Amino acid sequence: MEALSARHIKVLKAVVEDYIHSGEPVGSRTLSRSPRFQLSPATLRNVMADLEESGFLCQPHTSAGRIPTDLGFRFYVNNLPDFAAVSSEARRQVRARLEVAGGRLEEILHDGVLTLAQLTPYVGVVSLPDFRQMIVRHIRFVKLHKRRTLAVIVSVSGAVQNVLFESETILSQDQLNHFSNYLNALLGKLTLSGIKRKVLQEMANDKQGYDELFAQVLALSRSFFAQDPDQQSDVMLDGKLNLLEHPEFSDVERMKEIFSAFEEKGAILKILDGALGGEPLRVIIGAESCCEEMRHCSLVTAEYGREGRALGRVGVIGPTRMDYSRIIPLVNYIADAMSRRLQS
Amino acid sequence: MEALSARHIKVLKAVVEDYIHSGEPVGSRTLSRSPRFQLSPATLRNVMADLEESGFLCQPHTSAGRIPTDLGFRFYVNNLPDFAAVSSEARRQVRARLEVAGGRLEEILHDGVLTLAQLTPYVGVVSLPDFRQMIVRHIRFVKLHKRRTLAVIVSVSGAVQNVLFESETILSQDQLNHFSNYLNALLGKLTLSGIKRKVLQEMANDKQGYDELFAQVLALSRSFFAQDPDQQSDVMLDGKLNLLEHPEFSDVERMKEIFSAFEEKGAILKILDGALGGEPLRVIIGAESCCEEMRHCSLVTAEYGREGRALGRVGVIGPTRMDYSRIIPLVNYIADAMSRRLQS
DNA sequence: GTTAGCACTCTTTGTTGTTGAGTGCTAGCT
DNA sequence: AGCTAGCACTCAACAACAAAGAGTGCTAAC
Repeated sequence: MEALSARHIKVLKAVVEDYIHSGEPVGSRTLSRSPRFQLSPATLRNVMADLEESGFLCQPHTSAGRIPTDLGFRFYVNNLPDFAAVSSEARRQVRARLEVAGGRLEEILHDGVLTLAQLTPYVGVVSLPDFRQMIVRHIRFVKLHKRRTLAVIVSVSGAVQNVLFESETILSQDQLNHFSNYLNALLGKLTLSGIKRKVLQEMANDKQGYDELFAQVLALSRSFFAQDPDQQSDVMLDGKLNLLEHPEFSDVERMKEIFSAFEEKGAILKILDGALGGEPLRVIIGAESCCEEMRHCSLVTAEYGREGRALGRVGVIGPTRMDYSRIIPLVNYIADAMSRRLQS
Repeated sequence: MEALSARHIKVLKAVVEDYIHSGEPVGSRTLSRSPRFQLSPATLRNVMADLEESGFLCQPHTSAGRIPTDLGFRFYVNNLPDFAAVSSEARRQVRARLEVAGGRLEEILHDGVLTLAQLTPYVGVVSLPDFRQMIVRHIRFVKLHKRRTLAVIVSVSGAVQNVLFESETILSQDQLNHFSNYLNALLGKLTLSGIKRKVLQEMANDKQGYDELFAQVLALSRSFFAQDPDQQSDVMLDGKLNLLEHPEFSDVERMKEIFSAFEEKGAILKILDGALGGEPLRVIIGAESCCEEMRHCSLVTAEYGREGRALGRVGVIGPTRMDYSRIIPLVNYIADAMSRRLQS
């Protein structure tokens, strides 16, 4: 496989773009009709044969045109100089939905995927932050019944999480309030796991010198953390129906695959957050996701966060034949809007 | 349309059962081979022609066998004397999943739909109770930021709901605790709407004779209720993928319809809870749901509740060609198990 | 290096029988 | 009167086949 000449690149790009818009294998004839080539079909055929040998194109069968392979799309995306500007319609929708003040974290994320699902013919997806990695603003305890206790945890970004647990001893609501106050006073800029680590450390020290109150708070915290809020992170999807409009998914078997991947959210999450804190924008094409069921899909995702801390990723899932030049800027735009709103 | 003779009924039943198991239109020949008829195909044809005229059967096209209409299924279900016993496998699964103690409301409901989705080739569905109609055990207020306040409401059945609202004045967490205690002491067996009504009534009286505390609690409650937790009820679905296994949904168009109905949960909810407090068990066949997208689906649902109060409905959604004799007892069985677990 | 021409391949589409399941109707049997 | 055998008819499904069309690779000439 030798280096690609300028012409090879130009042809590859033309094939990819034509295929993205038509969905049909593109042949040398079609291509030569395009005004951007002054070449005959035969010449293009030679070039395309080279590109096929290098693994950028393939044929569904002899005597059909070429379609880009994952590698072909990858090359296209990596060398994509001309992103489409975010449309005014998109800006309008983002303004209406995302450039408003406040809202709980879940609402903001939901607005994000909803907007993506409406602006694109693909599935909007967002990973919820791992709650244990979020900075805690408050913890409050609510007595439910005997030792049954509810912890309400509020993060600085406005996420609220309830965790049910059993305390070691029966405590009154007043005591719980007392503990809450004490704990909240201690809270610096700590994440839930940070607090857990600290509490366990203190327990390990096992000094008898603690005042009574601190010891009790520690005991309560321990029962609380034993319960380990395993409601780890999660993903939100919206617009699954959009996919059904694409001819590549009119095959029921293929549909089943994708939808089973959607049902199994863990897999999506893994693909999404696999490299959280890595690149702000990420494009995963077809088999690159290493997820069997998603081998016909691409993901375009961007990081969103708060005060420079990445919280999760937001983006779209669609067929590998995706309009990357439009989607990439759009996903970026929406991730930015979400991050800005989280700041407020 | 005259009354059906015993033979007509017997034939209708046979057609329905055959169709439920084969999925193919059933012809007179097939039927006459069954040992339960000593009749020739010709005779059966006459009977079936009658049944078609009466609207219980229809033909996809001339020269095909007959399939039951919605009306045919309806007659079958209404006159179904022999329910299949709940299988031992089903009992085992229910024991493992539902006959355990406690759990939050959402968990219990989730376990219910999950079990249904696993035991049947259909979609498990449950309607979450309207929170406003649930009896409140606790209300606690948590100060978030300035006037931004979080109300944590716990129902007797263990559901927890967070409602964000803005208080009229800036209050300290201690004050909020105070108010919480006061309010909780007042709480009898009231639903959230009941409390709301009561609060508004008291406000209307507008006596100046209230002690300071009560007046403040009222003010807080008013801001809270102004926010009207419109997170009304909702539905949970599980096992959507199951539907894809049925030949009747291998048609992409049909699939799209159903899945768009699933996306639009409001519609499902309306069908489900349309007659809450009505029949404990309910079978809705095809077009009976009055939901265009669901005209090829049936729902079998049963009420679940706590201490005799209906909270919602649980059941399955599947093709009209559903194994009613097995599903009806199973749905009943699971609804019972859920209600029992909610008691604990 | 580029192109025209040509033979070839392979999908798609349409046509045309053929088969088989199932029907309705009629006449005859019990 | 009710049931059944027989018969002609309908229609979907299937397979075989032909024709069309798009596209290819290769070769020879420009």
